[in-house]
Amino acid sequence: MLTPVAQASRLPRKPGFALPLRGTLTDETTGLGPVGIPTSFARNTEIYAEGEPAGHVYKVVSGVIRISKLLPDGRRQISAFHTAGDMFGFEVDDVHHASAEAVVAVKVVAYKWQSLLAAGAHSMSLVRDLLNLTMIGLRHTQDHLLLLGRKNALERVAAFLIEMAERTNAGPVLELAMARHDIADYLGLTLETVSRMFAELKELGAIKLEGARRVHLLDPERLASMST
Amino acid sequence: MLTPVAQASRLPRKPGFALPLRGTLTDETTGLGPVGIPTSFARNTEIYAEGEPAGHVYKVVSGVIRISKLLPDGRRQISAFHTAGDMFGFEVDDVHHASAEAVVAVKVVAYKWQSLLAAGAHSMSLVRDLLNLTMIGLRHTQDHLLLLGRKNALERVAAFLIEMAERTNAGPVLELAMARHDIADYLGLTLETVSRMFAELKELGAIKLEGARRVHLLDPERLASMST
DNA sequence: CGGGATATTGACTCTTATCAATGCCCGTGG
DNA sequence: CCACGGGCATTGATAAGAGTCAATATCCCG
Repeated sequence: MLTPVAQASRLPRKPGFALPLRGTLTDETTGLGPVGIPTSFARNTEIYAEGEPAGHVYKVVSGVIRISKLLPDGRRQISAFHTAGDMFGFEVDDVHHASAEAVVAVKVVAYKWQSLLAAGAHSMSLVRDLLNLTMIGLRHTQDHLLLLGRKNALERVAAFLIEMAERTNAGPVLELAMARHDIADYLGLTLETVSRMFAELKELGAIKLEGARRVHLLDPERLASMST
Repeated sequence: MLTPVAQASRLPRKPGFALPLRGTLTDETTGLGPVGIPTSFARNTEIYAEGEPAGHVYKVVSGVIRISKLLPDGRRQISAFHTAGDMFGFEVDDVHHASAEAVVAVKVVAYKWQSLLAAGAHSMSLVRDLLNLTMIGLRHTQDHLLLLGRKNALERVAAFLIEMAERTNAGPVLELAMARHDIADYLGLTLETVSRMFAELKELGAIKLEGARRVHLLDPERLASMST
């Protein structure tokens, strides 16, 4: 597990913190001053596990992480992927109720939750930021409920591609950081079905694949309309 | 839609506000003084709709409400049911991204969001409460993701009964406020499948039905274990 | 260049959805 | 108080979508 924060060291100022309310917690707004050395995690390693005591929240500096929950028999549901600027690890009580793992090599900065709250005592805006971040997470999760509860396989995969494209608001070429298995566990499908839906989208001329991970969105409009 | 708050009138002090962090916002903690006359809504009427401007949050005084989202073709996903003491209607921006409707006749109290935040400026604990309520909602929603993404029909229905039993922490007899259709839209199933799973749980000796709405939980332990 | 992990594709199964018929409450009015 | 009617719920037969199992194929990565 991640060792607590503390050291003096400035995390490198990154561009791309401008997305609405993502990454609001800068060194300045926390009032915490230096927040700690970014910690690195290798691909597929655990940042924290379900059931573990929770004392920190984290901000992704680089890479991609996944938040997931397991059933006793191993069935897994990924509730979110987080990328640079995103914060994760918020918990009501002192226990993590989901686990966080690195999808690819990542760097994250840890904030002591108690310190944030203490800092919040002097800074209304900090607590407001935490509230906003949590509400954004809630909205995303509720949208995902609709996907899992009511959308078919093709719609789910189309929605996934749109979501990933939006978050890396780059051009029409999308680099997927995660394997089919992770996509499947995010969308509540099997990896075979995900693969078939990619094939179908290709058939339909909505996407083009260049290897398994590079996806050209040939017709984002149509893709969006398919994600109903 | 609901008309804004304001009037002098004390809402009746109800017992049962003791559940951890449900209904933390009392007249006292808000510092708002009298918060308004509870507003009534008849069964199946709308409290607010998806897309509508959001300016209030609500606390259920009595009855049950459902939060839902619709796809253009009418498919519906219910993300939560709320009962006495629960708060709902939190939004990041100024638009409701889901709708709220009365499942049975309900009374709710509306709080102006801006007033809460203004009051929060003097009361750290109020904002903390809002944060906690939101995090609790987030946790519930993530648990529900696991259900929708990875559990089979029988597990979903068993989990539903357990959830409902826990929240009305009464004895072994459960009064369901909602119709099969609502249960189905909460669990991501059809009403027929829900009905069949009730039948199967009956077969298995886990429950007994007395009419469609009254459920005896004959073996809550087993039911819980079936909800994996 | 080789090999292991990852992905695709195929054949078949199984769960749940769909369509349809019947049954059961419960409230209303005669 | 009883009968009727309409919404709900149950049950059945069948279909469809996604899962499972299995056999390649492809892609990285060393």
